[in-house]
Amino acid sequence: MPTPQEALGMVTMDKLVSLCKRRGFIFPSSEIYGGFQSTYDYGPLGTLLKNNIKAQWWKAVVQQRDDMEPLDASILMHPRVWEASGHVAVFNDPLVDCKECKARFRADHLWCLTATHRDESKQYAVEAGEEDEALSKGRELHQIGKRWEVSAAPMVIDAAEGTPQVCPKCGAAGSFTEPRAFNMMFQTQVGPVEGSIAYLRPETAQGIFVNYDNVLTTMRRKLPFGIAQVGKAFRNEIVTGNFTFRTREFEQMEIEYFCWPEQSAEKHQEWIDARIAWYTRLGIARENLDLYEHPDHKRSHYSTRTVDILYRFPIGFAELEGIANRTDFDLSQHAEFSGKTLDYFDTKTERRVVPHVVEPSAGVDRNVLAFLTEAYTEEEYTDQKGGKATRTLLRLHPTLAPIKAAVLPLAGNREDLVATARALAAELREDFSVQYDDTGAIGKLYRRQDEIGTLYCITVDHQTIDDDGKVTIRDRDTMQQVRLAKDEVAGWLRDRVR
RNA sequence: GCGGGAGUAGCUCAAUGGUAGAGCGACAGCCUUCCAAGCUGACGACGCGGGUUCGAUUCCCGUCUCCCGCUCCA
Repeated sequence: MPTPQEALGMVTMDKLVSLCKRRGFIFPSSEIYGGFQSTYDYGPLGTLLKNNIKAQWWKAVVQQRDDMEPLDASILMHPRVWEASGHVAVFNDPLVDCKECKARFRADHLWCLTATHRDESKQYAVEAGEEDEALSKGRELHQIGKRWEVSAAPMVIDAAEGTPQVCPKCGAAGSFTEPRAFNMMFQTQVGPVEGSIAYLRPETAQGIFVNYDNVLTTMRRKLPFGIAQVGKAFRNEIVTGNFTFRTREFEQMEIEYFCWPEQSAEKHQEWIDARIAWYTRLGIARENLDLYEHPDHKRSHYSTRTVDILYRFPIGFAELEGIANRTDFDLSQHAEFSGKTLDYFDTKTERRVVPHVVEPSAGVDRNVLAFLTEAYTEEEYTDQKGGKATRTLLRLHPTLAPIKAAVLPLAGNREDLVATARALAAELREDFSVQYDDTGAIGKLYRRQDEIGTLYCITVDHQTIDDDGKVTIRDRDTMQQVRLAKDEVAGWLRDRVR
């Protein structure tokens, strides 16, 4: 059965994975050792694509704005950072499995409801994040009448005489495994001596918060202003998968935007709009983006509003970037845990606040996957022999395409064509990523470049040498050709790949 | 981690209890003047470990990896 994405003519994940492997974008990591779970390596073209995406991000969120600063903080940080941020607690969920129905629950999300009415009393089990939610969920699920008094208590899994242990899903009693702690943070040790632990950061954001004051003072900033950072983060996810969509090691492009408390809602919306505009400008169709407003009970403990930007991946709409209003939570926590003042004092108005923070947090690897998904195109055509054939191409935005131009001699056995083409390629390499290829007939070379998204194929023929000094430039998307003087190619390209 | 499915060449697949073929791709050579032409050549795989067997890619067990679901989120 085709997935909804296939029905829309979208590329399947299998085809993307295959192309990525075949053309040097993304390889399974440690492949010669049989691979390593959920890790991937970016190959030559994937590296270029990923770097181009990050470069466009830096340009849009830092270079082209007057209110942003870049930062590159270390992955290892003081362990107290993660106590302050809440990650030690939050990322330490105790999980239990129901042995009967195989469902898995967070142990702290299981509740026992007791409903009483006069002499009658009933007990129910529900799964919920908080007590209020448990109560309303329980009423709904078990249709407890209004006259019933209902109370909720956390289900105690390992106590022999605690609240009843009943699986909310299948109703089996006493079927839970012992709770096991899943610490989502990778631990490591600092120095060769055991005992001094540190964490691999589960988000780059905290590196920004702990440097907030440094940046503020050294860069002479005033509210509002933001700090941007790109870097690796690590989460010991229980479940990974869907190619590079969810991996334990991943890269983030994060912004923490510090502002006055009363302007945070407005800035939040501005960033949502700005980020959508960035994606669409780089070629993502607006209808392939969707917004998801986190309902109250799903939102992180620190956030007043969180909006996800979803992309229509081959697996369906899924999160590409999360934009949260984190309020003053992080700076307040760090002020408390570090004992340092992280207030902002405005000398003009003599007003003192802890700034509020808007956080647009995007996944680099998901960006790569999204842009590849969007770009992947198969065109049917009739070949020279009259048969059906498919042209596969990546319609990547000019700034993102890993290779901007390929220089091709029309025949690889003509030394003069080869020499001229090589010289032109060398000249263009000063400014662009360029490939030279003479290993096949021209049609084959075109197809090869199409599949990696090369913007232009520049062909040197006998006229170039014998006659007019012009080369043929062939467009990836339209296959249209124009002839242009050899010396004008660099300038012509420059106008088109900015 | 649990349940289900699957691992044969770079990719897509085939066959077989007697150690494996193809198409495409990639490589070398010849040829080739604009959209995957042709010819020649060389390279290239049974995920790993163990068991049964005279002999295992094939059967069994374990393990690893991948896919789907449970969970979480960039």
